[in-house]
Amino acid sequence: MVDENASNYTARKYRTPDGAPADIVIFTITTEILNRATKSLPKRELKVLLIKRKLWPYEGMWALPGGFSNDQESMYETARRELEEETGVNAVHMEYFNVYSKPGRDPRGWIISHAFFALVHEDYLVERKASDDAADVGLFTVSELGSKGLELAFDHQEVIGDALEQIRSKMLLTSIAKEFLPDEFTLSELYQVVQTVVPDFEEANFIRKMKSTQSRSGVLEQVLDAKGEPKKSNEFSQRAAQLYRFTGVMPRLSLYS
Amino acid sequence: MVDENASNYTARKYRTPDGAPADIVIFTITTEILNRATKSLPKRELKVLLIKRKLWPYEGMWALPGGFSNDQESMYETARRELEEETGVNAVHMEYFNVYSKPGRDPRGWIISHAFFALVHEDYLVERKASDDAADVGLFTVSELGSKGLELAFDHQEVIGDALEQIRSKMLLTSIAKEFLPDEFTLSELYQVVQTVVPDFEEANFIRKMKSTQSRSGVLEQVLDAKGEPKKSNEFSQRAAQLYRFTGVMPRLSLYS
DNA sequence: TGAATAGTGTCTCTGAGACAATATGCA
DNA sequence: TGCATATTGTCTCAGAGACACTATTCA
Repeated sequence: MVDENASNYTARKYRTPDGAPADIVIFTITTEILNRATKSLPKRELKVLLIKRKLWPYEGMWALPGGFSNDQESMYETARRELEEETGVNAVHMEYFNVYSKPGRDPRGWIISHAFFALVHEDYLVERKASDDAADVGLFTVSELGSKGLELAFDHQEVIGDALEQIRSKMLLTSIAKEFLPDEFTLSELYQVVQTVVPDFEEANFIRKMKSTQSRSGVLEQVLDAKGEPKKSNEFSQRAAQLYRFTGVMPRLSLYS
Repeated sequence: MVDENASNYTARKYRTPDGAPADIVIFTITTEILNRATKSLPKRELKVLLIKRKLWPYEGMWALPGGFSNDQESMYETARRELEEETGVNAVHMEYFNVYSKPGRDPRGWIISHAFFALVHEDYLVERKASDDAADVGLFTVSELGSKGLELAFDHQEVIGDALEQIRSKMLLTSIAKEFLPDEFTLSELYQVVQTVVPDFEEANFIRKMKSTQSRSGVLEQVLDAKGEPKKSNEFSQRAAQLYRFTGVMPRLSLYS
């Protein structure tokens, strides 16, 4: 209650919240090179970063990273700050997606939590894991965290479930797949990333469909090398595969067209 | 700070928020019957309900309806309560979409606002307008509220802009069009509603495309009458038009399929 | 040679897109 | 009769879907 014009303002005598934190669901995709007879695509898994709580409440349990907002920053800035503290990186994709405010959700009092999700390349998290208190940081697969899995602090199980729903939807409707890929990638890599996030996504003629530029309205483009020739990679295969990149063009999908 | 297990918990000595309100962007589509030579489609306009503030701050200015949450309810329940107070109805579509927390956004202090949008059929709002303090309730077209239009209290201009973006996206990706339509409607009505919300949506062969049930995967279905014959309406036209309804089926749209 | 990925060939059928033409029924 | 909406006819061409087939490279 700061403003000078507030002179006539009758202060509310109601209870006010005890805190407004931001919690962050940090997703990453781990890639594990397989030792096969010939070069092959890596094994990919979608994981969530959790930290082990050191304090009451839920001491010793796994929880989402997060922290309280202060009156000098927006909730988005709070989340950015916490994300940077946790991962050391700032320039990653992060979005707000929901608020959690059910009475009793936090034993410390009336605490309204604002949930974000972030998409981080695994390279950034490797450093974090290697730092001092590595035992208190964990990467968990989505299946480990399902309804029958590990029990989490607060309502964080629900939060992660909602976050998953969000990124599954966005994976198919936007180009967030690029957050998990290098700038240039093969269509098999892209297909693998989409399937890692949305397991029941299947598309028999995926490569062919993505190549027919006419229909895809230019979401992807072929990468050319310095000589203007199509640039290829044989990182994951014997036969070299064409490299692609996202153009930034986003078609407007619609039920009605 | 209520819980008994809090015995060891060191109370935070930081400032806490001064309030957590829910604000609601109530959209409706007004329909105006035109007096043409023959029966014709009505004129439709997308409007937002605002109320004139009676108290400091921003006294006398137009603002979104809303109010403070208390510690006995979730933010969603707060919004439902406010929506019912404002419109008298409860069973309408309402969704949470964003949080507004920029420092200084409210002269009363540190106040974090949670924004919802609701889609209400105009019939419900007619009653509200006809009630006692009608002068303090207004329906404004989206263009009146653009960046050059009426100045609103708080950051409500920005909130409405974000809400618009949301419902434009959802209008094309989900079946929220049904919130503005009767249970049974003609394809021209549907097309008009979509265009009212998303002005640059155009689809030359709209009717034909919607009829080809094979591709639309059954989002819509023809309404049949008691005898099993296709049910038609001539409310807006000389030649009777087939009635349709939403089935509830929602195809999964994707960039990659 | 076989493993593992990266494609192409070929076929059928549906739908998109454009636009003209016709249907309906009432003021 | 002409208006205003609703619908069908008629093209052509692109893409979807299925599945078999070929290409590439290396251990």
